[in-house]
Amino acid sequence: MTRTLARDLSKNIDQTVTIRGWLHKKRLLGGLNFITLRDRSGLVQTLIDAGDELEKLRGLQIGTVLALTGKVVADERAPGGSELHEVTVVVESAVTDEPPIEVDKPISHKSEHLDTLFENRVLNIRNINEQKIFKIRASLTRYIRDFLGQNEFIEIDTPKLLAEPTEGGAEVFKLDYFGKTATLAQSPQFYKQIMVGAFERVYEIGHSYRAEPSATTRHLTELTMLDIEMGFVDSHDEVLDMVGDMTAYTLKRVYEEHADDLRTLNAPELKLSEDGKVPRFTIAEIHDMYTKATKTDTTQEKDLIPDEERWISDYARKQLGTDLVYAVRFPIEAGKFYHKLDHADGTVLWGDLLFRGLEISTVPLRENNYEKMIEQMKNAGLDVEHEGFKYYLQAFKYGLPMHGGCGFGVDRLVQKTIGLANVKEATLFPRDINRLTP
RNA sequence: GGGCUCGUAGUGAAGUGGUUAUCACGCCUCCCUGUCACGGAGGAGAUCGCCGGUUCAAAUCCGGUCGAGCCCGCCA
Repeated sequence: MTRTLARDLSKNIDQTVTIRGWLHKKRLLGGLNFITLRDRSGLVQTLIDAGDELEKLRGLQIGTVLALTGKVVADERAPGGSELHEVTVVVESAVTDEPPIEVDKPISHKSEHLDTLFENRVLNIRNINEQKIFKIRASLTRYIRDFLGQNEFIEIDTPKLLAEPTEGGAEVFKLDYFGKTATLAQSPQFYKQIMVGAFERVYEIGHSYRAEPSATTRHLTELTMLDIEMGFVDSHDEVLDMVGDMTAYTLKRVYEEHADDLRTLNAPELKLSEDGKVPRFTIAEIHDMYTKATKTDTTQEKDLIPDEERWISDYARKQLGTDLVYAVRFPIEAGKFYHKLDHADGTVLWGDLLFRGLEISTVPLRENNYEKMIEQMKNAGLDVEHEGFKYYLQAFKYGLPMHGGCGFGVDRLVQKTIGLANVKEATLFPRDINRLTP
């Protein structure tokens, strides 16, 4: 008999159907017994009288894989308005050991319980509420791909095993590679810029690896990055607009599609500005505003401190009615050799996209002129003859248009969309400074 | 890397020097024909993270160690 899914039960009233799934809940009342089965589409309640069919379940634990064949009966007392009667039970995969956690109840996400959460991830991901997080995550990346595809961006995949670190910034992982030392990519930075020389507009959703010893609620050692690069741009604003539009589009669509799930997960209400644009403040402006408001002097900082990120986001939500805000024009000493610098202004054309108090994306404009690149690399104390720059610089030497893009933290986007306290909660199997399993 | 906090049945908690370490959920046995956090009766399950010290006596106080969490730094 063909399989019927839980969500289709009501379409088969008075028919005999077979549902297959996991034993989710037993409520044994004596002569009358309720068995709840879970499949990928939801739950089905089945009614089993005391007798041989019920005895088949004796000693079997939650999680047992069952096929239940029976007659669909409409009954307003049943959850969803219908249930299965006169059931024949087939045990497809028996579970006899008691599971370490209770799958049918909400799983604690309190910070002091996160270790238990991840230690039991294999089972708690069977919890229906827990699954909502990752269905929302899947939709976020689906709508990102949707937006970028509509705007003629080509999806690429670049290597994560690299010869040696050249980009600078984050610490990299090193590993043995047939007797040589290889490193894990901290970002697709060089490759996506190279690919501008071919496709103009490219993006990648992939893993990046950071060996920073950061123990915070916003850091992972293995993270999922959305990297975008766009050629033939005329201004930094054009890149900021594109990334802002993409983020607003994605959030709007996900809030429509997952309205119920987001409500049950206690996600904040989505606020975006009327014109769809993301407001911009310079780093200097934010330092001034924050220093005046809190009496904590941050005017000498080159980057925003975490509390400033939260403060300006709070300001944008309350005063401007938007969950998204840009912090732009970092001091020139914060820039890297591949950034477009504005020497007249003493700033680098680089913006941070903040979402509900957290930096979710960096959005810089790149230097595309070969001679200026060489000059900026020398100013940064880099060896332009280094083997690690050879292929990267070829792209510039043989013609790159002005371009810009972003490195966008997908895990952080998921975290803040739902309102999770820790980025790890938005990750199936998080990797941090002391977790490599499961 | 620095600071602070926390480790008690499978899970979540109570217990701040004194008999046999308490409760809820889960698990096992029995009763129960409309449950949906079902209800009722009974039962099993913990060398109180580990090592050492103080004390007549330590889950409780002290030191160390291991593990976890949060903030800061680094970083994105």
